[in-house]
Amino acid sequence: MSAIRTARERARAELTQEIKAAARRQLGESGAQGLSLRAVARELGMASSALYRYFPSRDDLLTALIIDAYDAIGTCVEAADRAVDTDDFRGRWRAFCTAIRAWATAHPHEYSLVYGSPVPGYIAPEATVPPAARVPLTLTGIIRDAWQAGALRTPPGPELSPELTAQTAAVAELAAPGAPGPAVACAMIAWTQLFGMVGFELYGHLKGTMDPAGPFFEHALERMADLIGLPGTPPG
Amino acid sequence: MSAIRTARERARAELTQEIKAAARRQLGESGAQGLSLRAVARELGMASSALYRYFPSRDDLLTALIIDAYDAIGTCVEAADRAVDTDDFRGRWRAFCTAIRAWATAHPHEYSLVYGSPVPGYIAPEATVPPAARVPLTLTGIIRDAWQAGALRTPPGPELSPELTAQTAAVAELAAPGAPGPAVACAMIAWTQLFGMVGFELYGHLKGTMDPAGPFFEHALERMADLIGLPGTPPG
DNA sequence: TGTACATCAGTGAACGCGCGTTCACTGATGTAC
DNA sequence: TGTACATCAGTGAACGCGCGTTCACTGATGTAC
Repeated sequence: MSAIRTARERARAELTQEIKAAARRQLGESGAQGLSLRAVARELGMASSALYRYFPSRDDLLTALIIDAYDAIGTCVEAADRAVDTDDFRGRWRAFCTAIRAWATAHPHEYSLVYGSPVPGYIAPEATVPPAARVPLTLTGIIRDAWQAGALRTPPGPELSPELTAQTAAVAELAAPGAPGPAVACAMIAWTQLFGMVGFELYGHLKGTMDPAGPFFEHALERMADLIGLPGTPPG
Repeated sequence: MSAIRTARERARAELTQEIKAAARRQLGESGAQGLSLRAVARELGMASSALYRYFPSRDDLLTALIIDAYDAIGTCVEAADRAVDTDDFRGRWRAFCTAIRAWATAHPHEYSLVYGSPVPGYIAPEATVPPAARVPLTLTGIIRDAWQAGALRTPPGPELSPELTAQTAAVAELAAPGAPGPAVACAMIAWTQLFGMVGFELYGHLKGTMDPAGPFFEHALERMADLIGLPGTPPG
């Protein structure tokens, strides 16, 4: 009764991984939409019908890849966050951003799979939600800790509208209890800025202007930390 | 010798538009990668081979759609910018953001075509560059005018690194002569924030948090205007 | 204005390809006695 | 420990489909004299 019991089960687990690995490799060549069971089977030297012992359909394989991708970037970001002093909130934000960009650059096709345009006709099942939440939860964890430590100094801004007040309050309640609405709003601005910037870099929209994007990235990261109100490098 | 001379030429121009319109409709169902000449021909009730009188290949049709999309969003944003007082720089920024979001929401598949993940195997030809530049040029136009009017009050931030100084100077030189590097950098941060936010809304990453996204959008827009240093609503 | 010719739009069959999925099967691995 | 049976992995053929592109063709439109 060990975790992996029989030879059959071991082989099954291994081959499942190999199938996903081959599929992942193919994402780069043909994209999520072009992902082909037959091509995967060909790469693995087996009959295409054999794959149906492992995944009931093409879309299920795609779902597995999506979950794996969310888990991979989630694990990566969580590890980066843990590697920094819990009290160094700006450092954690830097680590968060840097981890996202590094992972996206290293795995552009898996990044596109989860953060790029959706695959037409494919509807992600509920099972993708928890892995997808790991990245935003890491971010709100930083905000929560900074708030609880009394270190959050979000610069004043316009008042939030009633709807936005309600939305930020709901987010705060389940992720950063007590954190003020404006700070949560700023965190979400920074969050979208980060992914906008990374996507633009990846998809070539910074070509000819902020290219290479490293310096711009570093600068934006600090400006967003200032916006959120994370302590550290003074904003002046 | 009129602009459109013969009946043949008129028919050709019309059918070219109809082909692109049908192809555009199909983007929604099957995405850019799934765009099929045969399906377009079917929708138009003609033989698939007939399309080759209009576009030499599937990729050329795709290129035409991409150029059209960039031109459509460019035209839309330019019109929105012109509709506001030239001296109302914050108003122009608001109009810019709102136009982008409205267009993206109204044409999600064309938006994805140009701002989403790239189509595997497709390489955009040089001809897409000028239409693609219309949107960023509209933004830099606002920055340029605000700077020339002496109205740009970019809040102090950390110094730019030498590389970023060079990059922002190069951007300023061809789009907003004389504008200070930090202001240009802030404009690019705001630019990427805007597209990150719009993309996240469109692709469902704001579901369950900032959903509906309108209030968050309005707020982010003002915070970014503050970041750039556009005059108007005081940031406090 | 009328005729002869050139140009062009559109057809339909064909080539050669790839796809997801099903199904009856063989043979190896695992289980119960 | 050995045997009989059940489970499961993997095969290969087949179904029915769609794709981009080419090609020889017909017939309509446009042009030059």
